[in-house]
Amino acid sequence: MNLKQLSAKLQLSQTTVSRALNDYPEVNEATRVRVKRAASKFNYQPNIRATSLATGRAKAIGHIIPINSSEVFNPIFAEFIAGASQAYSKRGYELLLTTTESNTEESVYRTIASKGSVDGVIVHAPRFKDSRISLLQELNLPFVIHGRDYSNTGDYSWIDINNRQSFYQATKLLIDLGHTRISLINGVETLNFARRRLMGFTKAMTDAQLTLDQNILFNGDLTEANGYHAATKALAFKNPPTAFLVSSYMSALGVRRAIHNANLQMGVDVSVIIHDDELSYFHNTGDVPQFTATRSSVMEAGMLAAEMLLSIIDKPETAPLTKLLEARLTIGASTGPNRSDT
Amino acid sequence: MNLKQLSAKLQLSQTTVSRALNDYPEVNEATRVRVKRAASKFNYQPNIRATSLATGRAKAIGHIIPINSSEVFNPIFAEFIAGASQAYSKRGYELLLTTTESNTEESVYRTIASKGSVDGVIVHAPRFKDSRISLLQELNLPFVIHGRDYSNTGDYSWIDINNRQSFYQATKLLIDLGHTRISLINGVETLNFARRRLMGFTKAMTDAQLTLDQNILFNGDLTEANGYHAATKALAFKNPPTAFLVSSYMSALGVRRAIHNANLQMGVDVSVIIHDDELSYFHNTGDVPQFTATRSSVMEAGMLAAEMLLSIIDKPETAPLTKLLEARLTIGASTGPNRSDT
DNA sequence: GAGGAAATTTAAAGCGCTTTGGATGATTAC
DNA sequence: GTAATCATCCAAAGCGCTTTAAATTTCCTC
Repeated sequence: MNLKQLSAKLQLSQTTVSRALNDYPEVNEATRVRVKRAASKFNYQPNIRATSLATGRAKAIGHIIPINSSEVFNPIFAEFIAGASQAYSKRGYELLLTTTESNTEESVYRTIASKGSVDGVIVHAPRFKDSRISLLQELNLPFVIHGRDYSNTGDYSWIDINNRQSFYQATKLLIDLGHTRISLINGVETLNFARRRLMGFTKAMTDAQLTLDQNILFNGDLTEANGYHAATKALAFKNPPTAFLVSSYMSALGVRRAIHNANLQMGVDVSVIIHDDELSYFHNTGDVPQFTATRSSVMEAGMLAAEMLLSIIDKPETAPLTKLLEARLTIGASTGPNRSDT
Repeated sequence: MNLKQLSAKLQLSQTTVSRALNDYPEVNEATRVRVKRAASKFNYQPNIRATSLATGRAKAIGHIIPINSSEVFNPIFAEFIAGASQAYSKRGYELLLTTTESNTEESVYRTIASKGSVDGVIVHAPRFKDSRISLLQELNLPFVIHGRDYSNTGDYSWIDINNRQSFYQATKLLIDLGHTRISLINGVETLNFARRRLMGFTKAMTDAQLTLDQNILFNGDLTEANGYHAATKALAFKNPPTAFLVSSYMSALGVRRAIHNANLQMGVDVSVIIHDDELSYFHNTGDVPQFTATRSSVMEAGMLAAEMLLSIIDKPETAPLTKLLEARLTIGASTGPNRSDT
């Protein structure tokens, strides 16, 4: 059923039917009711391709997921996208998902822009100095970044958590518990969030006049395996850390495994604080959660990011919008006072 | 830059330019070269909405992800989709992602069909008796199911792993190792894969004349937390299981936690076999992998499913296509002979 | 070198929608 | 009673592409 057929059935022009359905004022209320009733009776849905061709708006948002050979598909992206998706459906937008390897990234953005398949994009996993920002500005495609560029605080919209502050607080808690040798198991170092977390960590350490030991600072994809390897290596030192600060629940599961393998008890012999993105499959819940954590729902961030982007598309003059989310520090079972002799 | 402008620049008709770009035969080779060169020079990309309006093909595939209040976003879906996405980009298709709660599911499918936003869909997480199959047949929308309907083996395309066989083999291995009390930690029972795995498990048990204890058969979302709770409960029985068969790596991490908490050693006191979807964030690798597992890459399944669907769209007469993937049983460190007295 | 076939190109219609620029009555104002 | 105003409705153009039908050019053949 298309517009033409529907309007034939109603003995009305396409114009009137279209206007009735889109709530334009210049149509009699009685006919509007009649039209809407017929539309739902015949389950008429305007063809979105035709609509978007006529209006020039794609009614779709693009998410371009970077995929390295190593980091394949981060569950954190997935959850963020699930959040965004809900915001889109509410507003009648579609979500276009593209994966890309880093070497083809720029051309993917260019293609998407010139094909006109989306009205805007969400940028995932911003790097230290991210060329995508200027690219998108050049392409004149509205966007919101999940995270920020580290070097460029300029004119663009973003949503981010306060990584620095969270990791500062978490580190300070560990220090207050008497820990002095703290291992940081962080994300890939080129990523912006990892830099900011390192900054918060470093600040707390130097504030307390503790020195950093590069040997127990780790960077890598936030997988279980990487967490395990890093923690195993750290614990094997003659002077092992008494505490770990871990950038994700997933790598923390690997850290937990390493601690158990070393015949140590988490929360007693070794303390652990994680950043908890509140992934639905790895949620750190319970009266006393397993891990002490800085928490922030990445799904909610996805929803907010989507809403921001849609509002920018509606009213470009309001851009840039920014939003900084604070993580909540929650005490769980994985932290305790330093019991080592040192 | 659009077709009109491009053809004006080339002093050719839109027809010829369009044909040149789409490799139609009725255009002089020299002009084709000239056109293509100009197209790439001006970075011309046909507007996909216009193209699809003209051709009647959306050049997009829909993935509709069911989201319960409990199960939010399964990393397995994510990885499957990442695989599919690669197949789509190769063929110039877009991937449309929609999330839906189960109560609005049917209307989401209907809407997608009548809006004409996609040429086909992939159906995720088929249930025991899944109404989506007949719905999609009625809507005349090509589809491929990741999994199968349990009750309906009829006329539709699917790709699935041999769940029954895998779990039969895994169970048999445990039995051969002397285990008689085996706990099954499975997915949500309405889902087809969980049924089939249960069947394989049951067959191996009854073949060996062992009785099933309903108290140590668990169903639920395949989260870490659920794995932990199930295993903790099972191990608390007066007569605890000596082995676990676990439907995912993620819940197995919870099982591992429960085993440690009970002061038992995995692979020595308690054996564990998992099904490993080879998720990139939770890959069970190494010379001797942590877990003994039945393995099958869900990302590869996504890629294959996508290719199947595209081929069905190209040549509808070849449907239905089906593909059964065998999982590989790999011995890891989590299994050993039964050492209990029973 | 004329006739016909083959190769190459083009004009124009059409995909399903929105939107501009009228039309057509009905209503109001004087 | 006529002009001006409103409320409704409609015909037709246009979004950017593909494709049909037709025109033009080139190439053979004898």
